[in-house]
Parts: sequence; structure tokens; C-alpha cells
Amino acid sequence: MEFHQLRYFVAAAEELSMSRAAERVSVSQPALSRQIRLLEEEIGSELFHRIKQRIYLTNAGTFFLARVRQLLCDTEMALQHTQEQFGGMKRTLRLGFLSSFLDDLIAPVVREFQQRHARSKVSLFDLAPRAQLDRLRLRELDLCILANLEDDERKHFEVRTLSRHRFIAAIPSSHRLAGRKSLKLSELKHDKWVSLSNAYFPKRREFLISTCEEAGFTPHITAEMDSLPMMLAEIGTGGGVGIMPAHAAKVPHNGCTLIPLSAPAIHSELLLILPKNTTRNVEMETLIALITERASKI
Amino acid sequence: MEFHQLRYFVAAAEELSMSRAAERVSVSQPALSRQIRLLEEEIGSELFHRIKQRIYLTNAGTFFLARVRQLLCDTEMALQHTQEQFGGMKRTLRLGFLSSFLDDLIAPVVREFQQRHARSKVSLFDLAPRAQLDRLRLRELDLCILANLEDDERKHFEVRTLSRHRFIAAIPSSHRLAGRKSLKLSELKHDKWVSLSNAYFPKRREFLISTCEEAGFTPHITAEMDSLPMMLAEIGTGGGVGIMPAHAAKVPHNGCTLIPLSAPAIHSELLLILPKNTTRNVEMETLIALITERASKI
DNA sequence: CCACGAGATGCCGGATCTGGATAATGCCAC
DNA sequence: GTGGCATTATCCAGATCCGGCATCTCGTGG
Repeated sequence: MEFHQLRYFVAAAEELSMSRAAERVSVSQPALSRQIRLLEEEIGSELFHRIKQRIYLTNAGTFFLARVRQLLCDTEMALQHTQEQFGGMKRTLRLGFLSSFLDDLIAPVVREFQQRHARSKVSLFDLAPRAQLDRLRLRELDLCILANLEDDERKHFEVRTLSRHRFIAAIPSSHRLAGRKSLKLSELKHDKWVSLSNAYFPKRREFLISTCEEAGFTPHITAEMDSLPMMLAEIGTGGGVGIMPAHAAKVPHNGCTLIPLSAPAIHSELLLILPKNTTRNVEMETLIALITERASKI
Repeated sequence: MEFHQLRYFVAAAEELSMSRAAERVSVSQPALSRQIRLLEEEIGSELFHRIKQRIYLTNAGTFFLARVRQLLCDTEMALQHTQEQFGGMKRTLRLGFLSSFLDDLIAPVVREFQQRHARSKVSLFDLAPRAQLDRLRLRELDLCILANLEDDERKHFEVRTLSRHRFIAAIPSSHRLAGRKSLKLSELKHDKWVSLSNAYFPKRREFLISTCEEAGFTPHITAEMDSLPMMLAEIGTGGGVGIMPAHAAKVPHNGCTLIPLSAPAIHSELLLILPKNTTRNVEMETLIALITERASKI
């Protein structure tokens, strides 16, 4: 297992195309294909389904991807941190986020920031909530953007609310309610449910259960997934139903229908999370201001 | 930055010798030297002091080492986990520990375990407490062995006490009290103090402060270090005084004198920590039994 | 003063990674 | 149905980079 193989893999997983991935990481397509094959041989399991000249992540691939993301993130941070502290390198701002906010919030903010502080560097890390918080606590990230935070955690960080989002229901397109314009949570009381795993999404299962109980039933949870894309994939193949913040619509969801919830109105808050008791420089303040401003417009 | 460079670096840092490290990782000494040079060039800072044909970790090296350990641990775990879950590989037991317990507890237990279950694999990961807990929570480790645990955390895990250890004081060998056979905590009330950082050692600073306050003073903490070796190095160069569990004597401490504390008697508990609500197989039970048994003899 | 040990340097051989050409396959339009 | 386009897999030659050997330097200890 080598770093370049992992980078090629992430690129391929994100592009869902060997050719585009190869272009993105500046190698030829055969070179990339081959390295991914080697990686698959080492793992002993295919990372991609190759069907009809297209590639799709296997379950193993999805599972591996989450870990590789964290790995590459930690690698980059270890290098940067050491360079900055001992190699006289300028401080890079490290920002954790959820991929569903990349287009609307993160990317425009970073573009604007780069214009104002052309000599500053910002590194972006697409990580699950749990992974973001762990790294913020270790000061390996400078700030995080994620939705919801259990009370236990709040006291360790400085937390600001950026915006509020409604929850929607995600059900298979073949589901009896898939044609509806809106639905009530209680209409899904007899369905199988898919949740996000607590390991990556703090307290998410408890949140689902208590929300449903307030609506008068206990959800029958049959699957817990490690990421939003995996959850949508599971639902799309008929594995059950689920709820999630509306911005989840940004991630691909073939076979899934997303329907607004008319009752109860469940909200999640998008939060900006900072370490407590730290002095912040001008760049940091600018970045925070830009994020706050932009988020208020969503 | 490549994986083999990181492995060479860890080997060199542990052996404090390029030649022995080279032998350990089965390459020639020049090859290893060169790769470490390349790594240093990439970081922009020396990882080792090279004086009089010997090598010593620089501050940058010590800092980088902690992160690289975690990185290699995570890499190995990502690979194993994926292989086991999707590649039909047999389950490996992953065990986190503190290096000071390797010789007396971990190594003998693992040897014994290998004899009883020759076909099982155990992987060992030398990690800071914080890193162990984070990885246990994500189920990337199966079991941790560490000292002390804040109450917040206890409720997330199953915790068993293995043994109790007295705290000792660590002071520079040049310190006015260095000749003493034992000393009271309050005799150090006017010294500069060195603590372990909260980022890697949960609540360690608070523990030091409250312990000192019970002894009638507030410690003037001038440095927080990321690891026990760094802390001992800092104390050894006159950076202050500190307290730590007696087993710290296992790690090299040039320039440091370790002296039993006559009052107050501060204890720490060595804990075995397991995830909650998991089914455990025979191998796991054997391992737990062996650890418990062995620890009671220390 | 010399021998030995440890790390640094130079050069060569070989593993392997890359890239370009090419083949095979599927999709889509006409 | 057929031809064009796109995408992935395969093959081979060239280049890169890593590792090993020999050697050098420096410090230590007898």
C-alpha cells in the first residue's frame, strides 16, 4: 500500500471514472487503473464494480474510502503541522467540512478568502463529523463545519450556529409513498429504518429514536451506515427508509426519493465549531466572517 | 512522503541508531539514512540531531513521531479492517497500549497468547491515551490498556481495573532535591511545572492542578508536552518538575531523577478498556484473562 | 596510535512505475 | 443494425527511483 495508490483511489472514487481521475492526479489512465488493481489485490477484495465500462464503489470500496480520507487528511496535517512549527513554514488554515456543503458554502468562501489573503493557504478536509471533532480537539483542524452536536461535546468547543435546515425523508423510489409531495414521519412507522452509525455521527441513532418516539412509534432500525452516500445507497436498493438534513439532496441518490416532512418539523443546525481559548489571527477572523456571512444566505 | 520512509523513521527513532534500525526493517544502513534525509528535506527541518556519530531526536522529530505512529497504526487498521470484513480474512485482535508496559505486561501476555492460539493474529499499537480511546470508540482497536480515565469517558466503555501504581516525582538531576530518597509534593510548590498536554492525555492538566491544590499550592505550569518521553526530556534539560506514574521509569530519562512521593500518596490505576455491548469470541476472552492475570502480579 | 563502530556518500543494478499505443466493450445516434 | 464515441483493460518499452555494495569520514576506546 502506497500513498499514491490511496490518492488515485480517492480520485477514482470521487470521479467514478478512471480516466477523469487519472487526469485529476496527472497520470495516465493505464497507470491509475493498474495501481488500483494492485491495491485491490493487496486488500483481497474489489474496491470498484466494473460493469458496462463504468465503475462503481463496492461496499468494501465505500468502507475503505472513509478510512483513506482520514488517513490522507492526517498525513497532510502531520506534515503541515511539523513544517509550520519547526520548518518555518507559514500557518495553513485547516478546515473540516461535510461534502454536501462544498459547492454552496465552502468553495465560494475559500475563493473569496484567497482573494483577500492571497499569501495564505487553506486546506480542506472532507470528513465525517466524528472524525472532524476528534481532529479539532487535537488542534489538527482549525475549524469545523457540521450539523448538530451533542451537549457533551459542546462544552469542549466554541460553537456558533450558522443556519437551520429542515429534515426530509429518504425512501426508495419504488416505495408506496414515493409519489407524495410531503409526508408525516408517522406514515413510515412500519418501515425498516436505516440510520447513520454512532461511530461516525455522534448520537445520531438516539436522535432518530427519540424523534420517532415523539411521533408515536419506535423505528425498527435494520441498518447503520458509515456515511450519507452509503445510507442513500442502502435506501436506494430498498434497504429501508431514513431521514436526513435537506442538504443531503446534494449527494447522488439514485433510486432514492427525497420528500419533505410535513410533520413533525425536524430541524438541524449547521454549526461552526472552533477550539476554545485560542487566539485567532486576522486570516482566521476573515475566514470565520466569510463563512458566517455566506451561511446566512443559504 | 512515503510509507517506507515513515517506517524507517519510526525504527530509527526507537533504536536511536541508523544501523540497528536498518537491520530491524531489513534494509542496508545507507538506504535507510538516505530515506530519512529525503523525509527531512520534505519537512524542511531535521528530525535527528547528528552529533558525534550518534543520532538523537530533535523536537521536530519527537513531534512528528507521535503523529507518524498514529498514522501507521491507522493505515494498518484500515487495511486489516477492510480485509477482514470484505476479503474473507481472519479477525486480527488489535491492542492499544502505552510503551512503558510493553516489557512487563504486553509482550509476555502476547507470547503466551500466541502459544494458545497459534492461528490467531494480534497487532500491537503503541499510542497515547487519547489516540487509543478515539480508536477504540471507532472500533478500530479491540482493547486498550492505559492509566486513568475521566468519568465522562467511562460511560462509553467497559472498564476494568488491572492494578494500581504510585506516582513519583521527576526532577532534573541538577535540582536541589535530587539527592533525596523521597519528597513531599509541597516541597515543589515554587518550581516550574511540566505537564502532559490535554490533547493527548485526557484531563491530565486538571488532575495535576487539583492534586497540587489539595497539597496547598497551585502549580506554575510552564510547559505541556505531548508524550512521556518528551516530558522527561524537558525535565531533564531543566524545564521544570513533574509527576508521573512509577512505571515511567521504564522509558529513558537522562538528566532526570525520579523520586518517590512520600505525601500525598497519589495513585493511578492501570485500566483495561473494552467497547461496550460487544460479543467477544474465545480468543478475545483468553487475551483478556491473560492480561488480567499478568497485571495482578505487577 | 590504531582498530573498530557508526553515519554519510557515490555508483551501479534492478524492480517497478509510467506512458503511449492498442484492444475490447458498451452506449448512443442515425 | 451499424458506425462513431467514450471508457476501461492490456501490452510493451523507457525512465525513475530505491536498495545494496564499496568506500569515506569521524569519533571512541583500548
